[in-house]
Amino acid sequence: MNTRLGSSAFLPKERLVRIYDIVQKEGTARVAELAALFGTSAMTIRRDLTELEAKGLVVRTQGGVVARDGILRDYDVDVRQTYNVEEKSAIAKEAMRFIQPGDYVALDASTTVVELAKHIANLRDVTVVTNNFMVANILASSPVELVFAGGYLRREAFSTVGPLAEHTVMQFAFTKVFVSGTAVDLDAGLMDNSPDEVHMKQLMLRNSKKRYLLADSSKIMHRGLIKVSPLAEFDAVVTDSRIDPAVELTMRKANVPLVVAGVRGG
Amino acid sequence: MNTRLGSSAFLPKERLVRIYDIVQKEGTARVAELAALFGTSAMTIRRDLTELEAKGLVVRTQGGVVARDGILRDYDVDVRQTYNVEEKSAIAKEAMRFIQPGDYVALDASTTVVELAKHIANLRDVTVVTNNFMVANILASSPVELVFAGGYLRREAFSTVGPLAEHTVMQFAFTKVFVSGTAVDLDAGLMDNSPDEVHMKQLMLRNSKKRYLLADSSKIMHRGLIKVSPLAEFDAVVTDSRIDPAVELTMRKANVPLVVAGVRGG
DNA sequence: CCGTACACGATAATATTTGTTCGTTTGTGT
DNA sequence: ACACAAACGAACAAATATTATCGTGTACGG
Repeated sequence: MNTRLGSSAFLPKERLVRIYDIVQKEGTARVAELAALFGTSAMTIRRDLTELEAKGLVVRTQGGVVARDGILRDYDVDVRQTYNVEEKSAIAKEAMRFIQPGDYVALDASTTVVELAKHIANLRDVTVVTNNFMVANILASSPVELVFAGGYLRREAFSTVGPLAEHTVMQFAFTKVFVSGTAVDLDAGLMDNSPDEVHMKQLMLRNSKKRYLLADSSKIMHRGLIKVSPLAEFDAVVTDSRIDPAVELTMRKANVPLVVAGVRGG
Repeated sequence: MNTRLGSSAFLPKERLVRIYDIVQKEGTARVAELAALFGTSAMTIRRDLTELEAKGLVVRTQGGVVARDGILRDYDVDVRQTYNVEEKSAIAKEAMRFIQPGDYVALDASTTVVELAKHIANLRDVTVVTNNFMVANILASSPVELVFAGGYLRREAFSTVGPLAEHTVMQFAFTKVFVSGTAVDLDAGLMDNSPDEVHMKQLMLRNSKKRYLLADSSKIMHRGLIKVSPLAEFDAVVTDSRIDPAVELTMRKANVPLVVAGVRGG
């Protein structure tokens, strides 16, 4: 074997920086691949990766590294988030077809749009404005241009509300907005229980060209405390296939632009 | 002092400029290659590189240098995060005595204030305003009233900047502000490398009754790119016990309100 | 002409980086 | 649950880089 000790084609720090680059870009990197790329032994790469991990830049795994996940620690899993995850995921997947490159997207403080954010994280050339900390967390480690609407922290939903958050939202002319809420009723429309959140949602809706409602079937035909917006205002209402067929028919007859997403991703 | 405009073919430090150009263009440069290129010994090149590094133009590594721009700058920021943790923790502990119930506290986007936030999380009846995502994360699960200054996400420091963030900060009359930066110099004061962050820090300082600088000893007597604020503006400058005694004396003579925190939990 | 200052080169001691070996840990398939 | 293979990390050895120190030559001012 050719044992070139002490010198290699790359400077030590140069290698570190380039590995970091690769991980940032690709999401992951393998020890064997990096060793081949830089023409070093696997041991050298391992030492590099250990160093990068010590600095908190990457997360070590068996065989390689992955990019460090979002900037925020894992939130206490919200109760709502554990319910109907499959449905919300299907809805998010379906809703992705409404997003195109160049869009300015507003995302509200609902748990459903968190699922949507996971998909948006893979896009490029999209700007997202949100008051949702969990969405910000997901998109912080993505190529998406992100604007966070600051304001008072509302711990119930890990979101920011109040005049400052509203001021931020009012600066933008969105092309698309995705909102959810606690209940959807044919007469009352979208409803929610937090006055602050309602105001934010309304501002987002008012400033957007296209409006999309994401509502899993468990919310439909229930009532909440405060009206957000009538269903007629939305360009699409995305729900899941567990929706009661009778309810679905009623809504279609009322000209609600319903889109039903299959729970089994399709 | 060096007034030798003699008749030699090159100015005394022509080499330095040429080396810097190469590094800027190539990203890296090796000692051996440079020695061959200029027809000098490796020793001479090393002296040149040491000089360039002292000026903050390049980063030295075994075998050569790498450029200081782009990737490496972010890399350095992240490196700082894990270095001097003990010092930063001691500084944060010491700084806690400046915070009283009822305070409106501004925290900037430095890593040092993250340590401070960990302590603040145990307080009640304190309002915190910050553009630092990591601070927001820590305080989200605390009884502290939290306002997050929204705006464009700056991924290098996990912070928000820009007009929106600035607008938020300007709404408040803080009682205390805690900031840090990349370097602290007796003449130039606090310095940083990001224009956006500098602006945020300055707004926070301007809108606060009391101002505190948190700077671990590794930052003192170094220089950065942009001036944030002279040291005379601060009500206290908290550093750690690893500060050079001579430097400490110099600063005290210059009437800098220095507070030295013991690294071993005081 | 001489002494000082300065840049440069040379050498030896020291530090850093890297590859290899080998026992241990981790992940995976049966 | 078990065995097997891949990956890992500690320890050592080898190659190179760096630092400290000294000596040389040249330019400059008196």
